[in-house]
Amino acid sequence: MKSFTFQKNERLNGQKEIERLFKEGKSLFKYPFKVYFRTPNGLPHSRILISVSRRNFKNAVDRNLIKRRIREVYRQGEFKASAKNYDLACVYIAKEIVSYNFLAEKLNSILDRLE
RNA sequence: AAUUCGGGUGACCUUAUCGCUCCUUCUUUAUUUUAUAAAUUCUUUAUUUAAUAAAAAGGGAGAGGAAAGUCCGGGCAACGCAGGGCGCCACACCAUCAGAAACGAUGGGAUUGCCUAGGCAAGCCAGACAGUGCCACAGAAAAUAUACCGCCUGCUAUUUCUACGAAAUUGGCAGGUAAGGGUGAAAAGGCGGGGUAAGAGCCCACCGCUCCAAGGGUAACCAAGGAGGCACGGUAAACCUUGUGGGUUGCAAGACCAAAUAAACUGGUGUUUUAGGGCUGCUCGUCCAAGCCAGAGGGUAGGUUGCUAACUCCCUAAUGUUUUCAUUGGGGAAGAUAAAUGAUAGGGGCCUGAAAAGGAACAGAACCCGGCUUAUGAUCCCGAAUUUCUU
Repeated sequence: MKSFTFQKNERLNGQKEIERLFKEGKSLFKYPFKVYFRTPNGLPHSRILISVSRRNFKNAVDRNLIKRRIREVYRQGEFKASAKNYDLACVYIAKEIVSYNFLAEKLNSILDRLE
């Protein structure tokens, strides 16, 4: 049974964890994302962090919309269901808001390359 | 009627699927705990009480009028504080109203700007005879005025003539002059007349200015009228002076719990095998002590709390009352933390359009409340301007 939940422990938080990911992790770039990843993270599941730069989107409303869409794509995607233990940081690079379907296609193709 | 501008109003509804945060009900599990009973011997088991955590299921709630800017004020918190002085910061026309308070609201006055000339708009509206400073460039001169050009007078040189004199041209020297030119943001009251060698408030009229002031107004302030020939540049967002007010820092405040690690501390150990050193050359003893074990304290990561209460708002009932409004009772109003309040797909209303189709602003709580400022599509209301039509 596939689970679409997105619990608190599936989010990456804590200053040390994040610093370690950006310092030691590898990165992949594919428009409109830059993904940092690190494995294994010592947990039975993956964790993710979503970042949208304030430089590109001045209004908090726009940043919230993009973060919510990315989160939905991740939540419903195949990657989360597969029992991998990656730490991910998904940084949104583009300077305009793109549709949900476009986001879904791109993000899933990136996550496929991780395997 | 249309368009534009200004002010207010306003802040779409709904279905399905999958999710997030908080609260709550119930069930199960785990841990701790209360009581009882039994076995056994000082623990175990069973039932039971309560608490906490996790999981499953059901129910409920879940962004704004500005949540924004962080410009004011207050609550709250920590630190500081006998009293006084200096300094620093903020504010500065008047009245009324509301308020816990403030730079709030309404109306008025003065100033400045604009034009249809009696309205509209604006805000760094205490003081420039308390003092010190500054005023670029240009210009002769920028504040105890000043003479570049010009104007006028005298002397002198020169020229001409009707020749011991007169007139004129061009120079020089001495003096008068702020009318005119030119510079500038600003040139020492303006403009007209008289006057004068030429000029000058030197004199006069009008305007302005200064002083006095009937009277009006709660007040700011306005002001009939009178007097004075006139002394007075700007800058206080330069320092400064006067008056009033102000402790400092903000929830990343503060309180509590508390891994790992390092150093210091306390206790033990420190041996017939286990460092090393002092008393002492050796042995014993004793003291110090590396190391090891345990502990306590402060406290980092992390977590809990502060935290959603009310001087607020909405709904509702009762009483008083002229609708308004006031008082009291009841109910309701997010609480996240690398930060939830959503994503996707459809349907319906609204606007544009013949239809197809397209459009819907500004914008996301971060301790709370009040005010201010700024942003804002459609609808509706009010006001102003312009254009067109009708009468």
